[in-house]
Amino acid sequence: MRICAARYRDLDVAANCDLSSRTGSNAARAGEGMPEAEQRKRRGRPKRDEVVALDRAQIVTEALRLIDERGLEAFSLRELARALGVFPTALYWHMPGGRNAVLGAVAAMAFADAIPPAEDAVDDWEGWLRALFTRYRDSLRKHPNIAPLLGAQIVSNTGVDMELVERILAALESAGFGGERLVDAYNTVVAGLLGYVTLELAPGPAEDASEWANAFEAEIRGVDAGRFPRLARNLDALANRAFIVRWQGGAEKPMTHSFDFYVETIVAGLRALARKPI
Amino acid sequence: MRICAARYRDLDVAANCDLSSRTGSNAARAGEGMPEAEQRKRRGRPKRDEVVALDRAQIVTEALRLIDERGLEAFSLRELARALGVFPTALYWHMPGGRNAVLGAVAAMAFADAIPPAEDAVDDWEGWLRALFTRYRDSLRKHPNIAPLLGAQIVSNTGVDMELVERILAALESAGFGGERLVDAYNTVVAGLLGYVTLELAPGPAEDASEWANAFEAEIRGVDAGRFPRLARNLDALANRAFIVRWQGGAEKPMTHSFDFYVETIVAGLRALARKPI
DNA sequence: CAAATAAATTGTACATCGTACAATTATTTC
DNA sequence: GAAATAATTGTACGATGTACAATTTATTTG
Repeated sequence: MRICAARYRDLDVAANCDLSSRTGSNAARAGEGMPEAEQRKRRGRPKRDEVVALDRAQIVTEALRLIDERGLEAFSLRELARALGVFPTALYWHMPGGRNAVLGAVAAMAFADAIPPAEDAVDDWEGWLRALFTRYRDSLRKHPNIAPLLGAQIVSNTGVDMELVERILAALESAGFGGERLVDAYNTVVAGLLGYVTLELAPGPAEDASEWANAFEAEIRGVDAGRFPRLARNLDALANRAFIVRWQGGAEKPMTHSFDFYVETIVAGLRALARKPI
Repeated sequence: MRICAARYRDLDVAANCDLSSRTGSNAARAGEGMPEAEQRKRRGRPKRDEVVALDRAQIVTEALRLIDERGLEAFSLRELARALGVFPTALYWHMPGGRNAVLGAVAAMAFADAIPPAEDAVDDWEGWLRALFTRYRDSLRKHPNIAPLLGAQIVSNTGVDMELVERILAALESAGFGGERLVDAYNTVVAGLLGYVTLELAPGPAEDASEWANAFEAEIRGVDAGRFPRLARNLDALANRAFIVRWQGGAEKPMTHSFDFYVETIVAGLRALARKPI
C-alpha cells in the first residue's frame, strides 16, 4: 500500500497543456516555439471572433503538411491537434471517423489535385494518357510520403471523383475499346497509373537510413557473379536505379527515365490490344 | 490524496499473465481458450526439453497466421507474443528490429514463395513472364492482408533474393533488351508485377464494412448520367468490377479477367518496344 | 425575447501499444 | 568449475486512438 500524490494517473493532461494561441487568423503555422499557454482557453464553444473556427479543410491541410514534414509513420492525431492548438478530441467533431477519416481525406485531396483539368475532346487518346500518367506522378512527387495511402489503402475512397473515371473511359473508347474490353482496359490504366509511382516512392526502413543503405550497397556491389551473371554484368546500370537493387527511395532518387519507358509500354500494349479482336 | 491498492500502475502486468503453456511441441495453435496459467513459468532461460525453443521461423509463421486471421492493421507484437505464449520482450531476442523486423520477415517469406522455381533456360520469354505474373498473384491471394507490405513498404527488402532479379533480366535479354533499355524494361516488369495485385487486394475501410459498402453502392448506382454519360452507360459492366467504382476488395471479389488483360498489355507493350530502336 | 436545441470545444479516462532495460536462469565454452 | 553467452521473465514508461462527460456559445423556434 502506498500513498499516491496525483489524483489522475493519466499523463495526457500534462501533454495537452502546450496549446498555442490560434486566435485571429491561422497561427498554427507558428509551429514549435509555443508561447506556453499565452492566453488560457475557456471551455465550451469559442466566441465567433476569438478564433478562426477550425474546420475540415484546415485540419486536412495541416495533416498533409505534417505528413510531408515528418512522414506517414510518425503521423498522429495528437500531434495534429497540437499543431492546430486544439485538444485531440476536438478533431472528432469535424472528422467523425477519427484517424482513418483524416487520412482518407488527405488522400482524396491529393488525388483530386492529380487529375488533369477539364479540357474535354480527347482526340489524341495516347497523348492524353501520357499526360495523365506524368501529371499524376508529378503531383505525388510533391507529397511522396502519402504514396502508400493512395497506392495500397482505401482505393475505393470516399468521394473520389467520378470525373477521372469518366475521362479514362472517354480516352479508351476513342481508342476503340467497348463492352467487356473497356472494363479490362480501364482497370489496366488505373493499375498502371498507381502502380509504378507507389513503388517508386515506397518508404525505406524508417530508422538508421544511411547505415542500412551503406550495408545494402556493399551487399549489392559484391554480388556473386557466378550465381547472378546478368546482374553482375549490368551492375553499374542497375545499382540504385532499379527496383529491388536500390538503396534510396524515389523521393531522393527519381526513376524518371524508366517511368517514361513504362508509360510507353502500357500505351503500346493498349494500342496493340485495341486492334486485336479477341 | 488517495490510497492506492496496486503497487504498479502498469496494466501490462495483468495483460501478460495470460500465458498459455507452449510446453512440448507447439501448443501455440491452441489459441483463445487459455487454461489460465496452467503451469507457472520460471524466470530465465528455459530448460532444453521443457519448451519448443522459440525461434525466428516460428515467430514469422505465427505472425503471418495472425495477419491472415485478423488483418494487418490489427497486428501487434503483444498479441503475437500472447499467441506464442511468451512475453512480448522475448521477441526482441530473436528479432532485434522489433515490429518492423517481424513485418519485413513476413514480407520476405511471402515474396520468396511467390517467385517461380528454378527452371532455367527461358526460351519463351513471353510465357515465362505470364507465368511469373500469375504465380505472384496466386501466391499473394492466399495472404491478401499482407499485400500493402509488399506493394508499398520496404520494397528494397532485407534479403530479397537476387534470384528473381537475375531471372527477369534473363527473360528480358532473351527478348532483345540490353544496356539502358534493359534497366527500363526491368523496372517496368517489377512495377507491373506488384502494381495490379497491390491495388486489387488493397483493404477497404476497416470497420462497418457492409454499411459503407451499401452506401457506396447506392451512390454508384445513382450516378448522374448527364455529367458522366460513359460511366452511366457501362455501369453494369463496371460496378464492383472496376477499380474506383467497386465496394469489395479483391480478396472477396477477384478481378481475374482484367488481370489477364493487364498482363497481355504489358507483354504486348514490351514486345513492341523490343523492336523499336529508340 | 425566452427557451430549447445545436455547435464546438475543453477536459477525463482508459486500454493498448512498442520497446528500453534489468533480473534471472540454463547451456556452452575454456 | 568458472566465465561467457543464450534465452527468457519481469518492470517501467511514454505515446496513441478514442469513448464520454462537461461546458460554453450560437442559432432556431415558440
